Amino acid sequence: MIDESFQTDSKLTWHTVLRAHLMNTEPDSFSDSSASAEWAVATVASPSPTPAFSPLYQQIKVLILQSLQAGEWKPSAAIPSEMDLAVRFKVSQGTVRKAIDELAAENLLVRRQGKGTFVATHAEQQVQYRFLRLYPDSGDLQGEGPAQRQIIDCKRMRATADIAKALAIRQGESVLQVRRVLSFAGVPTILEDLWLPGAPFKGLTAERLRAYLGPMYALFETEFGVRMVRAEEKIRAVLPDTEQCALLHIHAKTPLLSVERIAYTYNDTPMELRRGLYLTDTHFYRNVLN
Amino acid sequence: MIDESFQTDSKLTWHTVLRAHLMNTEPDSFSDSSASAEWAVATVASPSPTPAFSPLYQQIKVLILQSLQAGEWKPSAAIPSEMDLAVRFKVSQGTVRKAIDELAAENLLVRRQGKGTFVATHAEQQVQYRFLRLYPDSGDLQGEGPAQRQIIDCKRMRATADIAKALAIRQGESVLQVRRVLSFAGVPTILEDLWLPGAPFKGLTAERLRAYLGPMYALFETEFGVRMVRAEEKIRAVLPDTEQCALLHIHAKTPLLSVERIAYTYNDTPMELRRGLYLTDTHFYRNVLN
DNA sequence: CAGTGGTCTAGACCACTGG
DNA sequence: CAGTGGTCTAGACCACTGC
Repeated sequence: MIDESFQTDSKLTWHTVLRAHLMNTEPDSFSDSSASAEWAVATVASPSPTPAFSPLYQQIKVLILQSLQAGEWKPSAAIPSEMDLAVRFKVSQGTVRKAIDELAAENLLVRRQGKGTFVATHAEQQVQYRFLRLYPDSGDLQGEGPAQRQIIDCKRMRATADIAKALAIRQGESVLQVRRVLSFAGVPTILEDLWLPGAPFKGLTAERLRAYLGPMYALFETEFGVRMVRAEEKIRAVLPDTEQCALLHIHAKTPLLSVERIAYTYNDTPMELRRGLYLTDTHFYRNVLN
Repeated sequence: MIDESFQTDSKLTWHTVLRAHLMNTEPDSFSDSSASAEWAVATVASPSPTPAFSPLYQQIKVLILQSLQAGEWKPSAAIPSEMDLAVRFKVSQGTVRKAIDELAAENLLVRRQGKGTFVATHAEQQVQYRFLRLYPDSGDLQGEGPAQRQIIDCKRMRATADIAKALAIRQGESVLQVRRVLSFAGVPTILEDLWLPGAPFKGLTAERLRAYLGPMYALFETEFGVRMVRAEEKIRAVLPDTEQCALLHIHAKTPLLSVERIAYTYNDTPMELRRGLYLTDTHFYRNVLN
């Protein structure tokens, strides 16, 4: 009997958000029979085909993620201490710790011993461009200095089929297109077009892009509340067309790296499609494989 | 006094391989004064400028790494259970666990719940080529079928300056050069040259390469005891020369991805330099950014 | 069923930061 | 010095595998 009640409670772990597990908990925390009844209803109401046991720390992780997404803690600000969160979620510090560990591994949070845990941000970062994998042959990132940015264009348009697919929106919906050139030591090196869904980026203009110092993703964060969290790139070798030749000051026989990036916010929601052309005669794209 | 002895012992943590920390340990484990004297000598003998406190689980990690490197546990074999290792290293299971966690995150070990922890291998892996980031446009990895491999050449030569530098050997030392072509669905897609240090790969011939089914890195593992653990790639866009055109069945205006890879074994020792040319009209190089 | 990895807790102490 | 994250332990129980 007792064993069976254990079973029942245990199975509820992944239904009720928290505290439906037993472990070293006193039995009296389950003395409220009405609560038990409620859970039973919930269980019947959602007959998951695959129970898919989810450990407590994963549930905590989701809760923290929701707070991040809801803007409860702003980028670069500190989140509550592990102890505070443990009290808030009614779990042990170790469980909160494991949840935060994973979020830190995904670069959503940054831990600083003795100081606290902070919301990661594209601004105030040591590396100017977190997602840019292009490095100078010299290897001297500093000696090259910061990139010169030139906004060529910023206009509203309707999503073509491929853009709509990449951004998970409907074809014909309004999107923003930006074209710019990045130069290193005065040499035009990157030409990129990027497309943003119109709604979240309402009010973005070439002027605001030009006025903003720092990475574009930092502007997205501070001005539009959109945090890019992850990205995927497809890379090819291509030859430029005449317009691209003019913008990059190269001739038509110069092979270029074509880098198509889709950047995602929370919940794997795509929020940017970027198509870049990289000149690789003095730079290279670097990747590490584990 | 007591406080000071604590200090002393604590500082030794990173000198003595294990058990120099206190925590919940009984004081009697330090009753052997001769051992203490030995430690003191060790401390004087190696006056590290930066003490660089190293936690226990990092030391365990190094020990496990050494066992892997020494071949105590072969690829695809199970290592001892967490409890066994905890007893062996005289630490708690949790500490062993954290060490293994990191090694698993680095793809050196593979955990399988209910079965054990296993030494990672390039053979018997779901993905044929662990370090290859080229995918077909169709996205259908299976539909494409396995790659056809054609060994063009396998010869001994002397390391040029750049090859020597990449392999961390001296210029003029003996290296093995292999050239091969990979085809997908009958279409030549990858042309690669690779250079291996002569000593560890003594006896490698074109015949053995041709005879071996499965990834080349798996052959390196089973036949030469060299396990590639990590790699770095530098990617550029280039145009082929006439010889490359012939081997890949393309014309001279076809831009190609130039992928230079250095693969490392344990201890960040480079063991392979590979220069590949990828045809990207029906395939793309994929990268994920976090 | 025993053995393995996986989760969770509670409590102690260490290392680091800043007032 | 208090507060934060980081390490370590001991012990309990859960989920999964295979005999």
